Amino acid sequence: MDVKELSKTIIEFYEKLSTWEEGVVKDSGLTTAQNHTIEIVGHEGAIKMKQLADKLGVTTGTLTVSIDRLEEKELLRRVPHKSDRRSYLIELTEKGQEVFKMHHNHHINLTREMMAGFSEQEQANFYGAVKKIMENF
Amino acid sequence: MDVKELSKTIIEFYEKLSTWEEGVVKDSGLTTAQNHTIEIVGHEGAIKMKQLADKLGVTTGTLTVSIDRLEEKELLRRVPHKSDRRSYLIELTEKGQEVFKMHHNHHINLTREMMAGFSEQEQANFYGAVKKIMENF
DNA sequence: TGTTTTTACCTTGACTGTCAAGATATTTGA
DNA sequence: TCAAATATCTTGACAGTCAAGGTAAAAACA
Repeated sequence: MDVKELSKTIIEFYEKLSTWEEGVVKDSGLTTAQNHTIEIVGHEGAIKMKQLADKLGVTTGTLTVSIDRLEEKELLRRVPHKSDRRSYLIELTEKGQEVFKMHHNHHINLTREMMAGFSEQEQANFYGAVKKIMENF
Repeated sequence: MDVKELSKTIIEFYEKLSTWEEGVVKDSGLTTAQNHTIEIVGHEGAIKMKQLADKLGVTTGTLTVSIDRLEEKELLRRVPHKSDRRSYLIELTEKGQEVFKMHHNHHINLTREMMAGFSEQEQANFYGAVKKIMENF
């Protein structure tokens, strides 16, 4: 297998996913940064600011502003931490959960679309390959 | 194959690539937007502003500012279009080519890393699967 | 040909995302 | 107790982005 050709194809795949994601997010009236935040809180459940900032790869200063805006949009809320009065737990509101579920469904549909024409075995092979790749880097 | 599990894995793969890319780009002193611009000009060769803006998915207003900055960094230049005096061709400078090649090599190395432990057949299967997926969406 | 429409690019104003640096409040550890 | 560490917030400075409006040139057309 020609590594250049493979590299090119992986990049194209990445770009295509990226474009798809941007389109879906924009339609929902969010920015990609805001969507990413909702995705993480949706998957992780209630999470501290600091931990969330680390997962997003931004500083806490950046996150403060970002959470302010998402709170204004009523997609998530700050809940005072029970045992640490410096800290908050961030959690999704009802509305936030809706947005999260909606986005999740979009992804499920995309995956189904992608797998059109793949046999069970081919799907399993692809899944296994991606898993293995992720262990490699 | 469970579509939810597969979807989750594809998203993780995407996120991992995204994080990798951000890291590599940041190390080179560019923003992701600037890098993306260089990638496209590198692959396409001399290209008009309008076409470049379309490929990047931004407005020409955004691109004007962006190209201004990349020209200041001496990574690319505006060359007046021969037959259309409203237009410019954007092309990489020597320095821009270097950056482009460097980034390209990073990707080649990443791909090699990813494929560690894959047989020729497995690599070809993975390549074929990704190609097929891209036709599906 | 002369005029209108379209096209390509630039400018500006407003907003988001981002970081670095510094402030405040609280917790931890010596 | 009190200094050090931690969690969050604030602010100032930029980059990226779009929309809207401006200029110049090309294209269409009457």
